[in-house]
Amino acid sequence: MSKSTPSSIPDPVQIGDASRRSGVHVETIRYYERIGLVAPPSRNRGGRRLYSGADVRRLAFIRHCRDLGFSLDDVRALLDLVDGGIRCGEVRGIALAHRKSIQTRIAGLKRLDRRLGALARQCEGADAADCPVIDALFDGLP
Amino acid sequence: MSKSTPSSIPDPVQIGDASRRSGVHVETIRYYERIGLVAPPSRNRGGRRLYSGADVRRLAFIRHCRDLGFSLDDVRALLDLVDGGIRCGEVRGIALAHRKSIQTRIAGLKRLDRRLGALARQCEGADAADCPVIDALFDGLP
DNA sequence: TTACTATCTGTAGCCACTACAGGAGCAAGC
DNA sequence: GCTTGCTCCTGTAGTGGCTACAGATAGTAA
Repeated sequence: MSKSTPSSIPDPVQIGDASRRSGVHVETIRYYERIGLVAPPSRNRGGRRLYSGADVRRLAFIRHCRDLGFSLDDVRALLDLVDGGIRCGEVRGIALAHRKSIQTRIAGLKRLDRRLGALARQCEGADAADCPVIDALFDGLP
Repeated sequence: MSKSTPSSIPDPVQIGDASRRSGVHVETIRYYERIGLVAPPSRNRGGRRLYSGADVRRLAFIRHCRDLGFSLDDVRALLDLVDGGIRCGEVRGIALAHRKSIQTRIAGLKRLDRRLGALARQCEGADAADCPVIDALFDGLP
């Protein structure tokens, strides 16, 4: 919007700009570089990191993966596919496996919720020293 | 079973027995001691930890709390209530707050699940190089 | 005595960041 | 040129809740 050049991204940006554009925190970008999830970018004369439009897009990709709950290992696999030639079936496999693990977690949390609900219902009105919730926690029921 | 004493728990047990009886791993018991969640137990002449029946019950209490997903901070608060006089209302408050946070997590995971489902549906049958899932991850939709 | 198990201490690793300390680059204003 | 103030740099340590390991010691049975 501020330039007359067709692209809206001034190509090499420093880390702060890359962070704002991609939605990945500055420290997190450096962390991703440290663990090898993104390649070390070029630097200017002063030693500051310079990110191309493609770099920023890659960071945004990672961000969107993380928003969907993918692990960094999953992200790594997806980036490998992006770089080495996308095979839609493999992408689908990663996504479905992830979805399954989320569904498993939902089921586990729902079980917990039901157990907690049952616990809380036991102490309706009671404000005595004898607490059924504490008793249940000692005895491990059910 | 091995003794003729009426109680089934031979009172001071070493950490391995305490672990088996409470369901808390040996290393975890030592960890709880290190962070001050349980008090340092007595020791025998050789320097080995000795746990009373009450200690073991306390460990089982912690285990049951963890099974229900309570944080160690919550467990600490519950143990404080156990020690300082149980007020059922406070116990209920901790349990309900925990339940609420679980419900929030369930809602978040369900949103993720729906988004992943929508993503996966986009690549029905497609095994081409152009993968709608990857595209969506780059673009951050929806 | 030897072998074996259980336990001891202390430290490092897991995930995915986040936070800080102490220093340096860089542009604008005086 | 100098200062101010912002951004950035590196390196390290902390988060939760364990888990795993190394190397030493205790205790028991053959």
